[in-house]
Amino acid sequence: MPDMRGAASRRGRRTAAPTLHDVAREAGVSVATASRALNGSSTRNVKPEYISRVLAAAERLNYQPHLSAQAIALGSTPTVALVVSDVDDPYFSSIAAGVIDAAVAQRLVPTVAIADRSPDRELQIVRTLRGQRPRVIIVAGSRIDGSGTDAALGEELAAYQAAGGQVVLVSQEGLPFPTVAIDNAGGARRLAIALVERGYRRIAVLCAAPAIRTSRERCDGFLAGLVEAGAPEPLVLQTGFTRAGGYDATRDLLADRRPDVDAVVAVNDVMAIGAMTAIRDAGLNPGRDLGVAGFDDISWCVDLDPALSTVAVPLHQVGVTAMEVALGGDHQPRVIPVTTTVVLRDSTPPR
Amino acid sequence: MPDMRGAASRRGRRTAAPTLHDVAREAGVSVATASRALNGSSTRNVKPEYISRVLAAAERLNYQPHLSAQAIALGSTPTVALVVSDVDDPYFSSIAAGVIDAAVAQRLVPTVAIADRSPDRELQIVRTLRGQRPRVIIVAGSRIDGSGTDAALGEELAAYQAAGGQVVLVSQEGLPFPTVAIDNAGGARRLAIALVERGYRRIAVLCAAPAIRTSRERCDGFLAGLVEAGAPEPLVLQTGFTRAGGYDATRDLLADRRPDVDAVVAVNDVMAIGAMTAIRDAGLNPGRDLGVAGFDDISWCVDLDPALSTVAVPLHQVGVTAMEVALGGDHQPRVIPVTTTVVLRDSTPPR
DNA sequence: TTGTAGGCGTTATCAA
DNA sequence: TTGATAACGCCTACAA
Repeated sequence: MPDMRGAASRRGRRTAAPTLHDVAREAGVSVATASRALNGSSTRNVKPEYISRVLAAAERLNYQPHLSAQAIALGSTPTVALVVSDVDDPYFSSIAAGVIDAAVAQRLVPTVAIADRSPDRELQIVRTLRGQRPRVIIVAGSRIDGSGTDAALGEELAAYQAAGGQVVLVSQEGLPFPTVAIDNAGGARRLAIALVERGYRRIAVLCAAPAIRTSRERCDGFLAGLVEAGAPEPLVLQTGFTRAGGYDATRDLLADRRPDVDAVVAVNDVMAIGAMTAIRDAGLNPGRDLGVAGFDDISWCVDLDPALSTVAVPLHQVGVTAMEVALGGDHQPRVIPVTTTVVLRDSTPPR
Repeated sequence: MPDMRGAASRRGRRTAAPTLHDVAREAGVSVATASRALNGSSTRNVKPEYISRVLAAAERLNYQPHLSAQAIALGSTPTVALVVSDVDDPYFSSIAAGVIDAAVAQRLVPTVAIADRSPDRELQIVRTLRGQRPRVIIVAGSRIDGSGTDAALGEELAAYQAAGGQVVLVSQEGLPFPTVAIDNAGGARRLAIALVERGYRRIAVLCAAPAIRTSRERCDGFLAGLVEAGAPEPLVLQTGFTRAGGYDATRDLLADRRPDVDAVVAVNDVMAIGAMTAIRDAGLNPGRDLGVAGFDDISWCVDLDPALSTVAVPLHQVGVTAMEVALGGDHQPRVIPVTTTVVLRDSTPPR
């Protein structure tokens, strides 16, 4: 009785992808031999002629091993799951690019999920992600305190880790996992000092809700730097963590025609970009009339006019580092610091 | 003899994720019943009490079904594979965001691969992607003519499609698959006419290598529009399809101090942004001294000073459309057109 | 060196 | 309605 297994014979026509059975039959060997011939591991114990026969058969059939089947046989998927808040934001897309590059370099398949800046969504994503049994889960959302999902998220990640997965967090200390921590506070502090040195005194700080960790750290760091530099208390404005937030807050600020502000500092670059546009829309000149600074050093900073002063964060490198930490295999909760650098450009000329 | 199956009992300790067996045992039912209770499909034929018992057990064990196992049992993965050239480019990240949003809305798992603007890499990616057995493969790279990989890519995709997969291409007509085609030529043509109407005559066009389809279409369309509007032949400069390309070409152009140019038009926005910066670095004033226009209408356009004139492409929508086409299930090669709109801003004031 | 057979976690079929 | 059990495609002891 002929072997009726394999995709080609099984179903009616040329449908369904060829399986290892098909390749084996085509090559005239057993599945075991075919398997050995294909995945280099124990290749050396296979007769060379068979190897080439199997390879030729695979080539002829255009065979590709079924990753899910391999995953289930081997017990894990060569997959890296990345959770970001928003791919369309340069902050996250740069980190994502770093993670993806590093993952691909390790022959891992990167998967991207977007939490849309919602902790609930993030939790839900991590939950379903566990079903994929990825080797690594990297969460690069913006941790939000007091959202009530933190404990649940921690539990979910702990369960995943207990099952052998690797968890790495980006910039959201507080959960007991390896965390790539961007030096937000330090960078902001140094920026404050640098601005005071350039003569700025009456500063408006644009930050997001204090529950957003990244924003709070940057804001607090900046205030501390101001104190340290002996500058007067700044005006702190709370708004959205987006370009629109920066625009709106600045527009409102300028509508008041407050004369007592000589610079607007935002907790990230996209907010600062919004602020610059608002300043222009108010008939003022960013840089000349009002200093502007941001945080992140996204690539557009140098293309703005004036070029945006900011605190450089090696975003791509952060992504790469996260992957390296994940692949390091150490589950111990710890903080991997990433340093930041003040970059003063024309948006904050000496005053 | 007790049932020794299930992850918890199988391996030594609390390692390994709980399996359906564990849940079934915990709930005191068979795997079959547990399976039925968990995936709503034939839920109605399961005794309500069992359903709740299974659900409770799953909850208690923090169970997540193994997607690969489901994939292999069901014969397909709830996965969408997206191939882009570069996530860190707003053009692609916006399309990616659209695809991802639409995929998630259909409870599909999006996967992103980056071809890094290399046709070879793109081919290799599609090859390995087939191993994932995704339901859909969307290729949104920049098709490059004459790269020699086109035929191979077509074959690979055809094999995938023959095995039941759905292929959708974005903006790279020529391969026999459903293609979401951005109206590059038309938009560029209308932009040319609009610029001539505003008084521009001596235009420098910044385009990429003609092999890059998108660039060529936009360039050709623009030239056609110029002819149609009766404008003199433009100066066509070939450079990289990136911000750096736009910067370099414009810097070189201006180094020649060519007086006979009143506008620089680039085949995409990031190149135009580079051009604006180069114009400034040359001591000139973009908009006032030299008109500048791009293509795509990425979100930063309005934050530049002057705001960048461009041709709007509904990038996010392109991604969503690609997913819709894929889910439509029609394998017939065809073109799904996406219209583009000229948006004139301050970078091209009437002259 | 090769092949046989059992297992991976799930779903679906078929009796009971 | 429920429970064995056979797939699904692959890998890997173990035996030949």
